[in-house]
Amino acid sequence: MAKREDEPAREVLDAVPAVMRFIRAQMRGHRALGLGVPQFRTLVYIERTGGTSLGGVADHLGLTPPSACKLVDGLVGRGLVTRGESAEDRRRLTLEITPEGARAMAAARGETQRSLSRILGALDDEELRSVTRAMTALKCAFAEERSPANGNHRA
Amino acid sequence: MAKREDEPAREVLDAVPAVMRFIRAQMRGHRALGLGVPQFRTLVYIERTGGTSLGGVADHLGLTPPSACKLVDGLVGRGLVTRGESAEDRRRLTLEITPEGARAMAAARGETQRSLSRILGALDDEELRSVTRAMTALKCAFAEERSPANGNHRA
DNA sequence: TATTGTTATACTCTATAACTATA
DNA sequence: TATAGTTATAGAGTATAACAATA
Repeated sequence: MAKREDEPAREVLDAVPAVMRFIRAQMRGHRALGLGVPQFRTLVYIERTGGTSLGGVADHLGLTPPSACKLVDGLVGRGLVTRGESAEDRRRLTLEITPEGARAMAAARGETQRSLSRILGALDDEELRSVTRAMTALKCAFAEERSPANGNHRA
Repeated sequence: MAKREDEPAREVLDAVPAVMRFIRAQMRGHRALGLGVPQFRTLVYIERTGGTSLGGVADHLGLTPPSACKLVDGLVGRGLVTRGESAEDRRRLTLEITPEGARAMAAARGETQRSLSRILGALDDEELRSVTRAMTALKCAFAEERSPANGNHRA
């Protein structure tokens, strides 16, 4: 029994990996400090929250604590993030972005967005509007999937 | 100078990694033989072309030959693909999907599409139409990026 | 000499299991 | 005992560089 959301699902599975591969290549390849996508997202999150913990990063990215730990390790090792102790609870980390981190993040975002823009320039106005609407809707749908405690819905 | 494609580009960079993370988790996590996304795409391509070479896989996925080689290695090791020599040109491989490979591929696709459908079920009809249109447009735009010889446009 | 694929090596990303330190 | 984070280990996925075999 085909549902109205089946065709969109098929299309998503077809298109998203291709777009992702492009984003990844841009992120890694584009000059200077090649940031991976998860590194980039971690920087964005740490900057936005200012002083988040390791657990915060893990939750936000949907990672296990060891994965988040290694990810942050890499960023600290490259001087893009500082890892400090919290005063009240000495188990807890206080992660902050450094000026170089902020610079690297902005550079990576700019480069990647410019590359995406270049490609999207081939689309007509109606297609561009569809892309914006679709991305907004997908962000909502998949954001709600991670926040409410679950991790993978009804496991 | 902001162009009409800049906002869509920003949204793509925001939404696509989140969706991709979900797809990846479904692919890997869902029962039996957990296929990774690139493994899945490789199976799809090998089945579709029937007897493609390593270079064909590398081009299609946008990978370097060593990466494609390792990817195929894994699939051969798990009995999902056979690697034979070509009769005319003995440097060239002839890759074929096995029955188990076809089964694994179909299972992974079904599971993942069902999971995606479940999430997309939360969207209204207008949003679903936008998703379908957007994915079709993105597929075209990013497919043309890889085929015409380049790999990364004006490098 | 050019093309096809492979091996060696290395790095990122991710997970599970076992551990430490603090609460 | 429970929580925050780390270390150890392992495997997928990717790249570059150096190589082998074939054309």
